[in-house]
Amino acid sequence: MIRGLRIDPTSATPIWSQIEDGLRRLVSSGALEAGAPVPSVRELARELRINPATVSKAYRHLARDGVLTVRRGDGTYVSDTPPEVPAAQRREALREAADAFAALAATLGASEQDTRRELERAWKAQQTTKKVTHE
Amino acid sequence: MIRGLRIDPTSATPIWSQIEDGLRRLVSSGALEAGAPVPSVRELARELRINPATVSKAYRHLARDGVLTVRRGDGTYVSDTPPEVPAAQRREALREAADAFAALAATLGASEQDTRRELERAWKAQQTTKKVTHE
DNA sequence: CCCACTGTGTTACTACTGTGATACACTCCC
DNA sequence: GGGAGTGTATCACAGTAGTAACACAGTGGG
Repeated sequence: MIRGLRIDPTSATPIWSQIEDGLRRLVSSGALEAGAPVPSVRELARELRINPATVSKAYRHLARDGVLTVRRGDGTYVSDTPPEVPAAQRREALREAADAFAALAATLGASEQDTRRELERAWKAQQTTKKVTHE
Repeated sequence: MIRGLRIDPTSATPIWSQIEDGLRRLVSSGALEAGAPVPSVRELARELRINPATVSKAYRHLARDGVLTVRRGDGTYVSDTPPEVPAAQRREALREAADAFAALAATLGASEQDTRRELERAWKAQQTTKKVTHE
């Protein structure tokens, strides 16, 4: 249902944290517009094969940060005015992600050329999935 | 002391897991040679402002996987023959990392050019840090 | 020689957190 | 008002990490 939200249940990172990160990205990227409904805790829980309470925890975290608006008994929605991430902070996030990716690639023994090529492939693959909006 | 091992105590990812990942990379990248001693649990714990038992847990995990050799009462060392990761698996890991990086960059609103440039910068920065081996 | 000392990793014990199953509370709509 | 949807609280169990005490290996002074 919700596109671009991938969870790794084997990861040591808590599931609720993965959900929080993923949803935060979807909102800040505009994939989820202001006021748009997000999946119900049960629906997302069923889709990800996890527990509703776990999804609820992620939603509560995001609500506390003003990203989502939880209406008990009704549903959960993207806030009307989701907090903007400052450009400097986004730049920093990109920087850190690039550092991490480069470090990983290097330890995997990949050359700079390999790494760059892999990034290009990933970028293209992403563009194509963007157009396919159904599951 | 040990270079290139960064821990984020605020991350939801368990500390022992962060240590494990970091050390695994340092070994597979050659930054820590076979047979080389790694910091004692107390030393690394003090350095990272965490608990010796937490470091011990990471060491035990790595010992179970043949990356480290623990000699109780003596110390912990990189295995004489650290396990090699199959090429196919490394390629898959690189692929997944590239996907994740591209996805993050896109949601941050970065252009492909920005992303590529950031990767180049990160790659260069990494090469330089490699030469600085002291604390 | 041997035993205390110092360094090593490890094991309870504890408090807290993550996750699942279940039951509860709220809102909408017919 | 009842039913079907929503989010949430409660309980149980496993995992994380801190504190403190434990067990092992090497070393040096008696």
